[in-house]
Amino acid sequence: MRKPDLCGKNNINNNNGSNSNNSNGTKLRKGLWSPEEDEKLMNYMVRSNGQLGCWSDVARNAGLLRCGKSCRLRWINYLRPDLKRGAFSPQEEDLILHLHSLLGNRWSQIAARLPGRTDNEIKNFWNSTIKKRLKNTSSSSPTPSPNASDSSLEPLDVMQGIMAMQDHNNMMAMFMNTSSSSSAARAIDQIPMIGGNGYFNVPTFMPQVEMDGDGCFGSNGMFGQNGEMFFPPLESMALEANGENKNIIDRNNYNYNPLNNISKVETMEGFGTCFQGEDLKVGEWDLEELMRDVSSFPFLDIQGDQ
DNA sequence: AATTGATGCAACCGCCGCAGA
DNA sequence: GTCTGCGGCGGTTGCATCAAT
Repeated sequence: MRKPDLCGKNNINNNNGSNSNNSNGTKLRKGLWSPEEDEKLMNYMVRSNGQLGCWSDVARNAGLLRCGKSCRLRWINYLRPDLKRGAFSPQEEDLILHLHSLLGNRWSQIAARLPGRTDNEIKNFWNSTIKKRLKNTSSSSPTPSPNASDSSLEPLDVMQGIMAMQDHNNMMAMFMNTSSSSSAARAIDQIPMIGGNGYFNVPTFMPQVEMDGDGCFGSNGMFGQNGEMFFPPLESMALEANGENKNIIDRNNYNYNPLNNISKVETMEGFGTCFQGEDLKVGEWDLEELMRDVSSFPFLDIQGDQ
């Protein structure tokens, strides 16, 4: 027996202002979250220790009169312990610009490269600060961007001094010649992320692993025995410690799984070999080309100890 | 002090893809 | 094969705050 979709279009009562009904006929709250609701959700997430079930269950079990979707959003965008607060650093701004020139409005993919930042946060930042700034500075450049969905903007022009046009065009050509699910798209997933200190680095919780014949972790990345570069899954990288964060939840006892984006640190054991999987190899297209471009950022030290 | 416009941010909406019944 | 629940995503909206007048 399926549960009704309380948040989506199937919920006929979800458009009546500030409340909608759940399957029990009780009103579901909408709008801003109260501190009490935040506390309930946070407490439940801590108590559940990763055994959450679906978000609808989270809402119900936490005693919240919210739909699961709302709980998920609140957790991801506000309550998540690894969130970074405060203004974007210049390095982060540059990286957002760069990634947006590559990915367009794929905010979630951009956010995946900025630990502690959410897609919503980056989207808002782009739509307010950067968009406005670009409009003020790009009036002299008519060249359209091949990837940016907002035609009123000119990311490529903004990227002057950040990336070489030729390299960028080469990369875009590679993009245009591949399907969305192609290796190129996967390769974009391998773009290194900026660390909390503004440099690409290995998460602080990641154990130092000696070269074991299959690969190793360097201080600036991970390299296979043949020099391939590997990067950890995004959800793992997102746990990178941020010195500014005074987390409520002890990272060592908390989960970061596909459901709640937190997985036990213990799952990082054996990291040295688990990144040898086919899914993470990007050698079939010109990774070197891509990385040369990305590494043009002065704050992205991804050269490693090759 | 009151009003108005701009801005930033949190949250919602609608759509899509996936997986299970 | 179809239907439905669910998670995820990008676009959009609504509201609180702030600055200018």
